[in-house]
Amino acid sequence: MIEEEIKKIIIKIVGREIGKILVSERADFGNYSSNAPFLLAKERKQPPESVAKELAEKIKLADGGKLFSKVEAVAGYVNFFIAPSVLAEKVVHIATKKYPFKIKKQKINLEFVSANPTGPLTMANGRGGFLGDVLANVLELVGHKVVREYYINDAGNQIRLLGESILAESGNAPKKEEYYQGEYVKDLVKALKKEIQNKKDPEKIGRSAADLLLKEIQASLKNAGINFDVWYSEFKNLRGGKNLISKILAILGKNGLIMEKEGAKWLKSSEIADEKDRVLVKSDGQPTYFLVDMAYHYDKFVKRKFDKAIDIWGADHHGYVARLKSGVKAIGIEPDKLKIIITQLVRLIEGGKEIRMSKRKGEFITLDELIREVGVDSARYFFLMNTPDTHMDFDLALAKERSIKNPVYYVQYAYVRMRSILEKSKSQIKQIQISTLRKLQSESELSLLSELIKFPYMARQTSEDYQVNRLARYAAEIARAIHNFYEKERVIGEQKDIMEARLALIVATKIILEKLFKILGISAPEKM
RNA sequence: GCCCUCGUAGUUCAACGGAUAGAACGGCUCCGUCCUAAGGAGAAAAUGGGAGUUCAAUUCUCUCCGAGGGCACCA
Repeated sequence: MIEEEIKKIIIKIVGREIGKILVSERADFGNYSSNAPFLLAKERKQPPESVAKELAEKIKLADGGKLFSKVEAVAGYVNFFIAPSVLAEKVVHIATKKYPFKIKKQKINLEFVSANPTGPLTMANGRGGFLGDVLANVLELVGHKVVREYYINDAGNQIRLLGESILAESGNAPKKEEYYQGEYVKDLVKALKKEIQNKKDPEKIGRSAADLLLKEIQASLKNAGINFDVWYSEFKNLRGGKNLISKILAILGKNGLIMEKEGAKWLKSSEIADEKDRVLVKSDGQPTYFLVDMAYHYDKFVKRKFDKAIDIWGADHHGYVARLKSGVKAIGIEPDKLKIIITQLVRLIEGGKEIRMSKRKGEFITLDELIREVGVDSARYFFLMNTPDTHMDFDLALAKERSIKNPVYYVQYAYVRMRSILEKSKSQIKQIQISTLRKLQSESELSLLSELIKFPYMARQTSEDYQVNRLARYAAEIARAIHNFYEKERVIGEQKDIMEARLALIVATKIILEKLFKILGISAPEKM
C-alpha cells in the first residue's frame, strides 16, 4: 500500500513514525497528505509552514521522482501526488492479483441479527443484517477467518409466551395484553392446528411455532442476501443435558464472585467492574439470560477458540453492553476481545407520523415487504451508506417513491456504462498491461486511477474500524469518476493505442467495482 | 432521577482532532447528430446555544436545549 511506502520515507527522514497519512478527498491536495509538519513544528517551536517545506524538499530528494510526480508543502501539510506510471502499476496490482493485506489474521466470530424466533424479521433487523453481512465480507477479504453466526433465542419465557399467545388466539385460553398479536399469529394457529388440538402445552406449541418462524426468518435472510455459517440454538447448545451453565457457575464460584441473596445467586459485578451486582440464578432455580449469555461467550472464546467476537445488537440492548463485558471478564476472558456494535433503531414514519413498531402487537414492516417494495440492492444500500449510529427515519411510501433515485443506481449505472463500452468494442483484453495503462494522461483518466488505488486502504481501514458505510460511499466516488471519464473521453473510434489504454482502464475499473459490489452484496447488472 | 446514542444545507445523510465542512434528493442555470441523459457542467444553501482544551474542534471536555433508547429474579 502506498500509505505504507510514504510512511517509510517519512520515518527515514524524521527518524521515527510521526503524524498520519491522510487519503485526500480533493485532487488539488494530491492523493495523500501528511500532517507530520504540525507535530514536528510543535516540538521544534518552528512554524509548520517552514517545517513542511523542509520536509517536502527532503522527501522529494529521497524519492528522486520514483513514486511522486509532485511533493508539495501547503499550509503546513505535505501533499503527495502519485506519479501516473505508479498509479498504473498499483491499479494493475490491485485488479489482477489477490491483494496481499499485511495484517495479523484472526479467527473471528461475528454474531448478528439473532432476532427472537417469535415473529417475522422486520426491516429494522435488516439494518444489523446488512451491516453484519458486509462486515464479514470485508474481514474475510483482508484475510481473517470469519464465522457468521445467528444466535437462536429458542429457550426461555418468550417461547412459552408465544405458545400461550397461539392458544389464546385459537380460543383455547383467555387473551392477554402481553400476548403476541398480528396476522402471523393467526397463520401460526392454522399451521399448528393439530398440536393445538392434541397437546395444548404452551411450551411445546411455542417451540413448534418458533421452528416454523425460524424457517421463515432463514428464508427472509436468504432473500436479502444475508448469509450465515452457524445457526446456534440456545435450546440445543446451552440448555441440554451437559450444559455449560454449571461450568460457568463453577468458575465464578472458584473466583469467589458468587453470592447468595434472597434465594437467588448473584454475580458480584461490583468487584470486577463498575457495575451493579446481577442475578445469575433466579430463586426459582432458572438461569437468567445474563448467565446463559456468559455461557454462550465462554463457548465462543474458550471452547471454539475465537480470537475475537463481534456482536451486533440493536440500540434497545445498549444498556447490556457493560454488563456482558463484565460478565465475560468474570470468567477470565479479556473483555477487549469482545466487540459490541450497536445499531440505532429505525423509526417508522407513515404519513409524517411515527408508528411505534412492535413485534408483539404485530405492527411492523417486514424485511420481506421492504425488499419486495424497493428491491434488495436499494434496501441494502439505503442501510449501508449510513453509520449504525444514525437514528434513521424510514418512510416506506417515500422509500418506494425514491428507490428509483437511490444512489445505488448511480453506482450500478456507472458500472453498466463500462460494460457497455467493453461489449461494443468487442475487446478481448485478458490481461491488463501496465505499459498500456501508462498511456493514460487526461485528468479524468488519472482521477479514476486515483480512486481505484484507494481500494486496499478502504478495505483495510473498514476491517479495523468496522465503518462499513465508508465502502458504500467509496463505490459512489468511483462511480462519479467513471461518469466523469465517460462524459469527457470517448473510447470506441479513438486512435488504436488510446483506445487500448482506455479499454484497459475500463477493464481494471470493472474488476475493482465488481470486488466492491461483492463485498457490499449488491448486484453487478449487465444492463439497466 | 441515572446511563447510552444522536442534533450538520429545505430533506435524507458524510467528514481517523486537520486545509475552502462533502454528497444525494428538491428548487435554480446550462449541456441532445456521438460508447444507455438512471448522465455531465454551474450557482444558491448547513455544524442546536454557550464556555473550555488545542497551532488546529462537526469531532475531545463541561453546561444548557431538543430527539430516540435503556435502567427487571424479561429475553
